[in-house]
Amino acid sequence: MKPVPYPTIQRFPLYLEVIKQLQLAGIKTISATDIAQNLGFTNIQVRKDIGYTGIIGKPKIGYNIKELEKVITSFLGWQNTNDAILVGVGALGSALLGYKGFEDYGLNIISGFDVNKKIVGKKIHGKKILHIDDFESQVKLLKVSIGILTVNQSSAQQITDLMVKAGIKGIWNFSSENLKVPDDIVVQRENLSASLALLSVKLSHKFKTKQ
Amino acid sequence: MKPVPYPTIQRFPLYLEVIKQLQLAGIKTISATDIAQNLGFTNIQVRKDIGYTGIIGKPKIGYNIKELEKVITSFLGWQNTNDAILVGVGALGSALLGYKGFEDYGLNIISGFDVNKKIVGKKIHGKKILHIDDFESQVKLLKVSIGILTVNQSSAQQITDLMVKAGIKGIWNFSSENLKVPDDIVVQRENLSASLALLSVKLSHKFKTKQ
DNA sequence: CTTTAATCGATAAATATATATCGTTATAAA
DNA sequence: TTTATAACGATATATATTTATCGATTAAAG
Ligand SMILES: NC(=O)c1ccc[n+]([C@@H]2O[C@H](COP(=O)([O-])OP(=O)(O)OC[C@H]3O[C@@H](n4cnc5c(N)ncnc54)[C@H](O)[C@@H]3O)[C@@H](O)[C@H]2O)c1
Ligand SMILES: NC(=O)c1ccc[n+]([C@@H]2O[C@H](COP(=O)([O-])OP(=O)(O)OC[C@H]3O[C@@H](n4cnc5c(N)ncnc54)[C@H](O)[C@@H]3O)[C@@H](O)[C@H]2O)c1
Repeated sequence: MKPVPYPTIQRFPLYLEVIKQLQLAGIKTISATDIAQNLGFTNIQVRKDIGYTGIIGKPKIGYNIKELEKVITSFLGWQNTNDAILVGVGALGSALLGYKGFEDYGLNIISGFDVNKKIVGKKIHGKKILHIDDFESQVKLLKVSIGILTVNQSSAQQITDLMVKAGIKGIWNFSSENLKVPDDIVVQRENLSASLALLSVKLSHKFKTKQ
Repeated sequence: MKPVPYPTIQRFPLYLEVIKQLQLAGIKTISATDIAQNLGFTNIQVRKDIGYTGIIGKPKIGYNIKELEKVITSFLGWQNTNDAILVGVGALGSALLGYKGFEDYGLNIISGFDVNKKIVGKKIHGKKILHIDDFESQVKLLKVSIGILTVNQSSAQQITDLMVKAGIKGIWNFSSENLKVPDDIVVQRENLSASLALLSVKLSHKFKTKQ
């Protein structure tokens, strides 16, 4: 099997969003053209992406929308709930802890960890905040494999090491630290600066060429 | 001039991060190899990226670190402060309002806007929260061109329309709505789901192949 | 029943991006 | 001073991704 391109994987959640929306409108079938028009992509690209899931569409009709939702969700591994823990319950960490939207992505944040005595022991959005000293035992006990990292940059590597030691396999890194991890650990950087860089450059380019 | 690839633009902030770190350590020159090793890239890629800035390096030495920082920052348009406003001062919006790190990216969030009477009129992290009814006049008055969108998905398109009407040229969209905008408006989606999709797939792939 | 048009899926071509090669240059060691 | 080497920058190759082409299929219109 040929590997699925990363850009394709990143577009899948966008397709799910369109699917969700059209399903609310009562629509039963959906074509690559429908999705493409909604998102501003080419239908060829969307059709090729969908092809990776193995679903069979009907000419003139498209795909069964329920089935398409299922195969994409399944491809992403979002059909089952994946447990995660979050470290660093500050401004950003609290927002993530309380975000309901993660349910759609099969992500369930069990609890948060911090050092700050003012919040340890409390609940935020119904999630218990525990002390970082209990992190390793809790993760091992609950067999959590995903860690969300929202501590200050200065603590990021240290907490990463702790996560690895506790058995975390995937780290979603919201800090700007370049984390060092063993080969078998996956780090996904949530890179606000990269996104802002694109916005900045596109904007300045527009201003230069337009006027 | 050939356009600079988007992937290159997205890597530039990572290079700045390494530069910042090495500068703290007192280092005066930096090679493409240094940066590459820090980030796990190839030195060829880093050298090519840097080439787009036009900076001249010295064989055996690399680049003057101060100069390299300057040309990358300048390329991104981050040498001057760009004013922005934020709409939707909820959990995520508050976190972004208070985030000091944006200073490094030349981004200055002037104020926040919301409809919630409980927060309108207050200050969050020193930033005034105004009512959305005053949005258009304020934006026109202050000539802000960047808008940060952190409202509920259901209000996202409506606020986008308002931003466009008020003269906003670039929208940083944190909602999962597929925004419709005129051609001359730049929308940058901050796509948590795309990032999570990659993490999910990489993880499941690791588990499948490793064990 | 035949024709038309939309869309699929497979294959091919084009474009974009990453990696490799190579001659040159500047430093530091011999 | 000569030699060895790290790194630059330009060019070439390889890989990845997107876009185009085309025959086949199906539903709907004529
Ligand atoms: N706030 C934002 O909008 C934003 C945007 C982009 C990136 N980030 C990054 O996200 C991270 C968090 O940002 P924030 O604004 O929420 O900061 P914050 O200071 O509000 O939160 C950091 C939290 O981490 C906790 N912490 C620190 N060291 C710890 C440790 N060793 N163990 C456990 N907990 C620890 C602190 O007690 C605090 O609660 C930072 O790395 C920041 O650069 C934040
Ligand atoms: N919280 C997260 O971690 C997170 C993660 C990813 C994406 N998002 C997205 O970011 C957005 C905000 O998320 P949140 O968790 O901060 O939600 P939230 O409910 O805490 O905040 C939304 C804010 O927008 C305000 N608002 C709503 N309609 C408005 C309008 N018409 N004009 C002005 N203000 C308005 C609300 O009063 C509220 O303060 C959502 O679209 C969400 O999907 C959030």
